[in-house]
Amino acid sequence: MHQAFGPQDWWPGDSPLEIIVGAVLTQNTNWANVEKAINNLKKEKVLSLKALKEINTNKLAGLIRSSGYYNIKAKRLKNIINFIFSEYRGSLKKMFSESDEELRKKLLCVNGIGRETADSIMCYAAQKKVFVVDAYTRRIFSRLGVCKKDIEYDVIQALFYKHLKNDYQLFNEYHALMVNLGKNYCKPKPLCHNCPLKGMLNGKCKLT
DNA sequence: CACCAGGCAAGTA
DNA sequence: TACTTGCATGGT
Repeated sequence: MHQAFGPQDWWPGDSPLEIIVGAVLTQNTNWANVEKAINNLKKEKVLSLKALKEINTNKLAGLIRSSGYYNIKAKRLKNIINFIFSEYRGSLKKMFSESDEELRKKLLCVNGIGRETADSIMCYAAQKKVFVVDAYTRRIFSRLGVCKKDIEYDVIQALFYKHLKNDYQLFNEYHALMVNLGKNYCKPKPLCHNCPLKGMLNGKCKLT
């Protein structure tokens, strides 16, 4: 994938907070719609811990409208912001200095933060050695015949931890590359458009 | 028009 | 545990 697509330089976001916000907004949502929402937050000067803590939830929902599920996502953003203040006095630095296990456990207790969102925050905002699993990961590896398509999150994640070197850059890049591959060449309805990996997988691309 | 997008929680059995 | 449903916009 790296040979075909090159380095991905993830996450697309200028700050840890922007990455956290993006991780919530992109839940089951196209990234292009998320970017519009994030641009609105920037334009309104509300992409900061303090401003997000103070903004009215309905007003926030209006600003993130383009990302879909805006009412529920506005609440979820409030939940994670409140968590950062109540648990870490509003310091991301404190939050990121928690141990991996503690932080993941606590994030999963926040309503609206599930495993993928928690792991995305851990890997891409906190730069911890965490491998993110998403719908593309399951689709790609089940099409390759490695696992069933509805394999549980923690089970497929364990496969990566078992078989990959425990390396931050590798985890970071591997997930980003799978999103690229999935988006462009491994759709739900198999459609073959010249996947660049053709010929690399023992001569056969089984992804489409 | 149908389908899809970097999920999650809450309800039911 | 194993389903099912609601949440919603915007691009193809």
